[in-house]
Amino acid sequence: MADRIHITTAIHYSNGPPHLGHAYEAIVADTFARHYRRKLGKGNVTFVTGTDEHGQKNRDAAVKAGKSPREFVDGTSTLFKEAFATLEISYDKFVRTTDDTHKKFVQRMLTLTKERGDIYFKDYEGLYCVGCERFYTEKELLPGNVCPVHKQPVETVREGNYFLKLEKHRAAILKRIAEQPDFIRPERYKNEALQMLTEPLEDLCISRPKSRLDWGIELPFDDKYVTYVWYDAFCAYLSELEDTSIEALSQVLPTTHHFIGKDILKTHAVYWPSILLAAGLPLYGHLNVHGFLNFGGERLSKSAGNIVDPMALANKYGPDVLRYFVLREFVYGLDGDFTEDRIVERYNADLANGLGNLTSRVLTMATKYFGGEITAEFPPPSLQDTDFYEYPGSLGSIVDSPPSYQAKAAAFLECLHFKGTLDLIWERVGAADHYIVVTAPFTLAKDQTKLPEVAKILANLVEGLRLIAVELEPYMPKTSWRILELLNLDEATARAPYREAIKSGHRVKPAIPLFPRIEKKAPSPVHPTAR
RNA sequence: CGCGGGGUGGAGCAGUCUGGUAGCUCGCCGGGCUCAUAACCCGGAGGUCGAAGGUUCAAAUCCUUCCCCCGCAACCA
Repeated sequence: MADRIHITTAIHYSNGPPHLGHAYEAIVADTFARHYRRKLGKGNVTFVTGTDEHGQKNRDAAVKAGKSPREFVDGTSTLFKEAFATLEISYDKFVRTTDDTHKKFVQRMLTLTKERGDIYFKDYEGLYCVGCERFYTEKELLPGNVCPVHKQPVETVREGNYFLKLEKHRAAILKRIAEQPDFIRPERYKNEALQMLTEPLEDLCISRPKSRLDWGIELPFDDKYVTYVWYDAFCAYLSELEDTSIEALSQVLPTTHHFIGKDILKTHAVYWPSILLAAGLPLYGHLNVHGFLNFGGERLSKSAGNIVDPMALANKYGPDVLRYFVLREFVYGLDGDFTEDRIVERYNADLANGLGNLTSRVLTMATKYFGGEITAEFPPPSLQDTDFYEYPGSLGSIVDSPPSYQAKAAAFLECLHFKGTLDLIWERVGAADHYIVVTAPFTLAKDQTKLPEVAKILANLVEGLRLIAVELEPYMPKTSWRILELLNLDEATARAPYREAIKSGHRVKPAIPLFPRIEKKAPSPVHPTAR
């Protein structure tokens, strides 16, 4: 199997500041990346994100803001970097498509592809709206060939452009989808992609004449044109890797996981594979497609004024809370409905009352009864019915041994079922709470002779808490680390196998509230324009 | 007949591919506990899984038809 992995988010179009959807995608990809860094080692994971800075829309947005395109995209890309820093997005490379390295790579790809014969020039005649600065197909226009935006008749314009052959690659893409069932996932999107590939494809126009648009990367073989933004943007997935030789890319691509939203399925399921094949490169490994996050049942949109600022949420509740919420609440691939009330609900139920409270009660007992010291022989030789993980009967569904629990958690994550892993982890939180009630160390502690037993129970709980924290790391890195800190474990021992991290004589720290409960009072909305 | 997604206890959602006692969170009712962040544990009420028909020993799950809601409709981020 692949011993390395390359992960990307979409390269975010930078005509506006990041919103919750961008944050969601980044969080998902980051969680995935963090998991694989643990599994394969840091050096074997590359995680790329960035901003897509060329193209008409960016130029328009710049003009509107009264700035030069360059100034404008500098601003937006900074906003993205700041947001990702706040959200603990651990990317290795942040590619800006205006970077020099990137430009050179795009031009290399174009030259290579042209030499291989898949790019050609032709005159194109189409219906062009001057107001929109774009071509329309007849189907898009109102009766009488009138532009739906400007309500003006469009003109027939003849323009020469460069095209990429698509149809010749369609069969290869279909074959790949057929041979690798999880090539595009979840399955609903695979089916949709198949639908897109049932009919012959029209070639893709990959150039824009500078007379119409000059904000882009110049074609290496014709200085009167710039490169179509999408072609440009796709290349960002690879352009700033350490080694971008054909040989290296041929190794990297099959291990590549792209994370994208469902809105750009077509470009990634049809155009991008064609671009790769046309350049003589192998296809990527997986296309992971997520749904949209709606707000109060409505699609997030600028016009509706309900754009949710992820920074405000992260600052208000903490980055891990936002990460936790989107990963636990939403099923990957489906649309989700987002409201701040739901965050507060989840926060109180799972984080304050669940994980935070568990941490408190365990550490408080350890402090109160033993001054924080783990006095039990650890690992306990045979705890039998007082063992947290092997406690029989009354723990009900909690029957997994730690190795199987960890394997399951990993399996869920690897098939993008993030919610599944978190459900699993919180099952352990519940099991620990139950264990405390059943074993009642607080009662036993009143009897001096029972203290050794209390010590065992606490040792088990501390170990359980440690496993919870470790498994949580990809999802809530900061929280994981805070708990391990409280358990007084350094990075090396924190991840030791079951029962090998904590020794007799180890001291844990006194409890502090990790997630103070949020009282019912309606929190002030962080999105001022939303109702 | 454009394509796709959805309709599951009061609310929000899993489960449907690989049929086999309907599950989670919140809320509600009753009990327990006191280590803990007025938290935690146990028990309970509440659903003919949008409708109808079919396949099957067995259907939320497979098939058919219908109703309702929502996105997307192709160089659009």
